[in-house]
Amino acid sequence: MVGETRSSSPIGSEGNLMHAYRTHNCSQLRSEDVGHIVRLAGWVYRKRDHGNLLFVDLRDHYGVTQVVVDRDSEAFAVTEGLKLESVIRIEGRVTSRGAEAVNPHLPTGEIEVRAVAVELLSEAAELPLPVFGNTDYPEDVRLKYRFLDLRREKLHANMVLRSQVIASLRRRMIDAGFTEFQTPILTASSPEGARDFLVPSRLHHGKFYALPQAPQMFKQLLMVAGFDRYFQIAPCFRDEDARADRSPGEFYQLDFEMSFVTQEDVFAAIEPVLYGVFDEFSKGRTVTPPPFPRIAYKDAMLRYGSDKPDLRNPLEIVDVTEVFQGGPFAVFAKAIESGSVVRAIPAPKAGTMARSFFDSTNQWARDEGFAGLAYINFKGGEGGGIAKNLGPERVAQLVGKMKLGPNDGVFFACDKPANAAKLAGMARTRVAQELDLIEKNSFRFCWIVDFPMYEWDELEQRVVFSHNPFSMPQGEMDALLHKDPLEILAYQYDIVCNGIELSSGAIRNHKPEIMYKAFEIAGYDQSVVDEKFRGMINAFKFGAPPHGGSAPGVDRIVMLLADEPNIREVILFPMNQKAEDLMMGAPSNVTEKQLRELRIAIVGQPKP
RNA sequence: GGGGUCGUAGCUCAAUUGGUUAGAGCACCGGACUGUCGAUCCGGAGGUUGCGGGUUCGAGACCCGUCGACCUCGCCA
Repeated sequence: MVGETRSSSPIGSEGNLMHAYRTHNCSQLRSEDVGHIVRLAGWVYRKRDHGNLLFVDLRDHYGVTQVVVDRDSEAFAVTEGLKLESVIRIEGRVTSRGAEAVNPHLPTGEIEVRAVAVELLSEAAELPLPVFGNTDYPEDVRLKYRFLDLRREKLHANMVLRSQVIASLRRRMIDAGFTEFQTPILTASSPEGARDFLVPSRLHHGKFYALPQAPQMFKQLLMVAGFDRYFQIAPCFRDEDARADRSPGEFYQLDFEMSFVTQEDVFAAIEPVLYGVFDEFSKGRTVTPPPFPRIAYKDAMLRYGSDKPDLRNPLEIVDVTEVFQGGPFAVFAKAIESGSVVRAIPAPKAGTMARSFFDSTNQWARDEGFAGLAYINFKGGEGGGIAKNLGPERVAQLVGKMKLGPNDGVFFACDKPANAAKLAGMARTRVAQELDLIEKNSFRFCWIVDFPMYEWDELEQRVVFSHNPFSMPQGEMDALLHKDPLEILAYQYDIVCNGIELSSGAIRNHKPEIMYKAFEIAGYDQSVVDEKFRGMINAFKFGAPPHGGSAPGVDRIVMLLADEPNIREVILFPMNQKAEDLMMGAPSNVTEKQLRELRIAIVGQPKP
């Protein structure tokens, strides 16, 4: 078990005892080594005490080797007193295990080392967190003793996987002609997007640096500087609240940008990289081969009720507004008159399931804050639920439109378009989970394309950028001048895998006059653009190539490959949900002297 | 900031649903055992049931408050 996921040894196998701590690592010895005197070092993983015979499972990064000490050995006394997770060095002879004593679960299971000397290098206190076994432990204990947690098999393997994935991404990007550059960490705050992490300036009273939310403007400047294809495993910082798939504070992206490209060129460049790295670490899971399906944002919202659809889920939502429009089912017919739509979620072969399945799904929708989910359950072609209210003609129309089988079920979400899509999307996921329809052991990629450039902000009652303000609007200046802003699409795209948004990207707006116009529509005048995006807008006045790129999230890629539901499982030293590092004690107070130098005063009474 | 779940030994969990002295496994300490690999067997120590208040003859359980963790909404161009 241990050792299989870990890389092989860097240590020579000559068996000489020149090295102070070890001649071999703990995953290295085999039957061929029987008879050699060896030296090993590592942690006491398990100890089995038979009174006159002791077994120690000695563990290091590479694996586990069984060490045996019997009563006659001078090493017996010290070994007997060893505590778990203490660090020891042992010296002894490699011996063959008897046929009945071979451990087939261990790469080193055919041998063991009979210790003649055991030295305690570092004693371990009683553990707050057992290293052996696969039990789950509370997050706060795990984070506080992260170094112990990282010794554990699963987490240790995850971090090795992470390193291998990053190495693979780097190699594939370089092979594809990209050049890696480092962009600044201390930079300027930007008005759009997430909340910035600010860093006070000592030399400039009252001014602040910001940590980059992404190297967005720098990578575009690299294109203006003529580097053609850039990438970076880029640290990004956003002061937003955490989620299971969103680390608070900081995360990494495979940030890349390309010159003289269309949207399709960007897709063609990154698809083989993502396919390649997912295939490399798939462990038998299937991966969507390039080209990945392209789905327009509008279609995604209609068919999947989400702009990050999980294509492992075979269910598709159908708009059935016309089936209900002006019909006898008054609740829906009335709602449609005032602008609602009806979206139907099929539940294949669920018609014969207990009524509780339908009722509990309806109750779930209500608990989620929606009006509820109406349903029809077909049994041998006979419709229950709201079928009677709807009448046979319209039911037949529905069956035809959705190609429903004689024992299928179907749910209906009726609401204003945005809410109906959201509920239908959530119901699609829930129904597929309940019916166990979600494909296993696969990575299903797609592109979501044609995002709207702008959207209407109800709260502020104005047009705002819906995603990235630096995207090129489809139709360029002509569209900005002549179309309804809410109808304008952008050359903007997301990569989605198994319902997880891996990245967003865009063909950028590289023309100053279009940039000014685009910002004007969102309510920023030229001076704001000049001030806030000075570096970039200025550069665009001196010959900017058409360019575009994207930035897949590295943590999320590793999460998918490691099959971990929580992003902290693939990060070495993550912060907790409140953005605290429990091990290092961050954030922390600073000295008065530090604050004085920065001319910063703490206002109000901070919590102790 | 809102909502949800949870909080019992160092760790994982239990406590017949309000009833005697809060139990078990792992870890720890002591003892037995020469072939285990989650070793086994015997014994020991370990608890302000997160904290504060309330209801009750009686609270780990019920109520109120509070603290903390996680999940989630808002937020994340």
